[in-house]
Amino acid sequence: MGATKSSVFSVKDNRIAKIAKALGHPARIAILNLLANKQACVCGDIVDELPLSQSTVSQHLKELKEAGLITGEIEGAKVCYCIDAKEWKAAQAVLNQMFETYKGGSNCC
Amino acid sequence: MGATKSSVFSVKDNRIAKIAKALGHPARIAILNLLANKQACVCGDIVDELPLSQSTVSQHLKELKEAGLITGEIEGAKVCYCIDAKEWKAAQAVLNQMFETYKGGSNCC
DNA sequence: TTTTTATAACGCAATATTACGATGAATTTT
DNA sequence: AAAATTCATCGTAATATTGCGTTATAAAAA
Repeated sequence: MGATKSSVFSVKDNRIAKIAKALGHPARIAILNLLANKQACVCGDIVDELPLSQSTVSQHLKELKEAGLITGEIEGAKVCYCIDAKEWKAAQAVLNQMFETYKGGSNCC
Repeated sequence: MGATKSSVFSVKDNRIAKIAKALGHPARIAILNLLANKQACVCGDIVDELPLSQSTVSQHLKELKEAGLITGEIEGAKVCYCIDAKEWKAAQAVLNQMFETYKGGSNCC
């Protein structure tokens, strides 16, 4: 095997996992930090800021885009990446909701 | 390659990524839901609840444990898994902090 | 038009992950 | 003590991810 049995879990669990997975690499966290803090939503500047090759950065951007967390708009020869505000908040909400299902009761061990 | 260049990123980014990575699989989300909702903090019951083999579930539990999100106490022949309340809240806080660095300004595209 | 710049896409190599059956160690149960 | 339970670990197979060099494409600059 090696492939995740997605179909066996709930849509919600898959959604949460998908978002978390996209956040599960330090390079992508670094990229999101740049996009979040930067006044501009850079693009190739990201490559300059990170110690990774252009192709590697491009791939991480692709994954963030596929997870819906960012968007990329073509501007001439450049591409402008931005955090997708709507999806960003939705992701935060979904994760928080997950965390909140645990009402730290001492119902345990 | 194939190995993540962890040393190249900040401790914080690595920490966020580690937590997110642990949450990046639907089976682990399902397990956490069980632990969060369940009155008891089950163990082998998890295997009964999920359509995965015992060894696979055991491995997911191991990863959640390594990420610090849960603890496992041996109780005779059984093992009792629980959400680690402290780490759980810390994880939530770290992720929220990450999300909050983006002040949805329309500084973009 | 040629050249430069900016990105995406392709393909490869190294690792990592997912999943499972089988085995093993500890613990109850009989 | 023998058998059954409970769980971790090992080994293996399939697939995914990470990272990079290289190539392809498109726009801007010369």
